[in-house]
Amino acid sequence: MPKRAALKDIAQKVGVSTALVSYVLNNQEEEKRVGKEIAARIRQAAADLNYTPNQIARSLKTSKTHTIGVIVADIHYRFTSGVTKAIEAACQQLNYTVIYGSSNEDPAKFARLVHLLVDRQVDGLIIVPVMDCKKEIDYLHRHEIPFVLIDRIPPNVEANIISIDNVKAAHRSALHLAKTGHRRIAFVSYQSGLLNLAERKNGYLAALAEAGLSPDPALIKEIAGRRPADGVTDRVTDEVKQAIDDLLALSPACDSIFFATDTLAVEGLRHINALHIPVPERLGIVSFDESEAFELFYCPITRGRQPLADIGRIAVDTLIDTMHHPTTKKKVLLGTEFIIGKSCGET
Amino acid sequence: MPKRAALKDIAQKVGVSTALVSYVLNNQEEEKRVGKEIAARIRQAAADLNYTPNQIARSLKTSKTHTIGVIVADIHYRFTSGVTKAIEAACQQLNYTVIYGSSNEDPAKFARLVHLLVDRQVDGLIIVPVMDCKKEIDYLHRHEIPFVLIDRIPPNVEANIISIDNVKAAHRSALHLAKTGHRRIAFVSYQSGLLNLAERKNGYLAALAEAGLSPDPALIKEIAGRRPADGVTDRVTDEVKQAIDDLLALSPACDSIFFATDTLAVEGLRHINALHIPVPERLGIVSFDESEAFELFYCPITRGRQPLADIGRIAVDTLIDTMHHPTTKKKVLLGTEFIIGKSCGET
DNA sequence: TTGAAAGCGCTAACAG
DNA sequence: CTGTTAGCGCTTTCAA
Repeated sequence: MPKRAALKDIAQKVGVSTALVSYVLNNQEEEKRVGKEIAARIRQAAADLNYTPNQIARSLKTSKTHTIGVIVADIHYRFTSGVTKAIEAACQQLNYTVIYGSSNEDPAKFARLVHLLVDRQVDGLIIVPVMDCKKEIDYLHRHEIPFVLIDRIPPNVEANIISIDNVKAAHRSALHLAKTGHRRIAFVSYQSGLLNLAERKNGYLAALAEAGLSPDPALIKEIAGRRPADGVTDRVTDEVKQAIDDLLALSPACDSIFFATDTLAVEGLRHINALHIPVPERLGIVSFDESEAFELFYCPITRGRQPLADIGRIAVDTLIDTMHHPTTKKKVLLGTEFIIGKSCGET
Repeated sequence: MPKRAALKDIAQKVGVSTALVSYVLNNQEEEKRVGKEIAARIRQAAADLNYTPNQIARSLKTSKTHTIGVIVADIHYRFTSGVTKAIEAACQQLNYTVIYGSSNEDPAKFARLVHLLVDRQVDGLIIVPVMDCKKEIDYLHRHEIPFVLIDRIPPNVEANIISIDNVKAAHRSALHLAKTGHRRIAFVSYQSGLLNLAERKNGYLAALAEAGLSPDPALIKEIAGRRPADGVTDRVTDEVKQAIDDLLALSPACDSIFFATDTLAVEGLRHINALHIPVPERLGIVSFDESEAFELFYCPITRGRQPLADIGRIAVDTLIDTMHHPTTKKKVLLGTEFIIGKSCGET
């Protein structure tokens, strides 16, 4: 096939300079007062030659790529697919291209991604932070690259953050268990340096207090390490099993579990199923987030749902805003929906 | 922060020309016989200045972006996350960046994405085709842009294709139902112009024949239209419900269902659950692909599993190969794993 | 061994 | 209103 047409070719064909062509094709004919008739001829020639601008040349000149980078934790999370879908939709409208990368919860991979994307000169970043990412956050600040963090709140950083109100959501979940008659409510979470899970624990504790239940350290299980990459889920799986076994052996008996994340709930329910523990009769269950499995479980799981589409959309809005006003520092906390299933013995 | 260092800055600092710097930093010092000592000084200066090459300038010059485009159908499919994870891993090793886009099964969006990615000058494409994508495929051929199709096989196209052996996999699934004592085996699929589902139907029919069962058109349900974008799943959901109601009303009774895709199975099981139809006692179930829900269902679903990681990895290999040998036309059919659960009354 | 210089395709300041 | 021109940062040919 013939080489791609360039501005020069159009200019030649019409018999004008490349400058005029550039003006017209960038719709600056008004400001630059390009002749009406010539503008039309330029457009015609562009169409004839099937012209499409060379984005790379344009980027080199303007040092804008019209591309944003997105770093997610793991593409298998429901959170990821929900949010990225919204990000993609929003960016398409704004004519931005998106480049993704997954950290797989690995700080080293995360750091590599940040540098890769900055190297590719993305105009901005939407990031799900991992643990120990302070260095990269600082790097972005130093280089004045606009970014917004979503989902998780790392300690001690100043940044645009879009997240949910974890305290409130967790409070609602735990309180629901109390209201459905549960007294020995367990909390199963990950150990983590990120604030989200700490906030969820706070919400849980607040709900206990409000319901007049006293907290019991034995009811709080914090799994070490996040679900590791691909297939190597065994360690977490084993720890979840152990945690549930421990809880079931407690006396006075644990009568319900609040899972702090969907992945933990899925792992946990698998084990609970294998043990033939009836839900909700023997064990009430509440989870965070969504999973296809929650609805198909013999007893639909009651859960708090994050507004994933909103998070994605607002993240893009905020990023674009920051790109224009670099000093913006927004912290948006969104509300969650509470989906009542039957896993707490609801009537 | 200070402006980014460029080749020129290094050249200036060391007191040589940019050409030398370029050679050294691209490890061509051997061929270009650059002086050892000077090479060392150049590297040192590069490190001092924190030099990172400007990929955009490089791309403009070489017209290679070291980027590949991936067009998936829907990020919510298990297929998508499984395959993209492998693609990303493979590309990272090869130092390629990946740009994703979702067609959401919409031919118009698909076409837009192809052009967007070509505009961005990706070096190659990995594509999950949608219906009616012949025009874009031709476009890629005409422009000599390397690409490989995965998952689905559009009719009448010449291209690199990585897929599974659908006939064989479906045959195995349906035969399993026959072997576990089912005689009235239904096949629930989508209507589609793509060959995959046609092949799955062929496999199903072949299994019936092998088991001495006569095919019954009433047992074959083909849902119109794929699951549409975001939330608007109602039409498909309704049709699946209707299909299952119809099957259950049949006489002689339908005793089992083979779902041609995981999404259909999830929809179907939801309805079967709501109707309190016991699996496998009243209805044996086999599905294709994976879902978190299949393991958590009270009765683990027997299913064929696609080698998602292999598909992704081989797609990248094939693409790279094609980029070097544009005439390559590979058609790779991979085998599937068959996971035996309890949903067919297995003992 | 090294350097000078010509672009890749586009934008935008400046000059007519 | 329209044209000229100087780069953006890099690769690579050609000459020294």
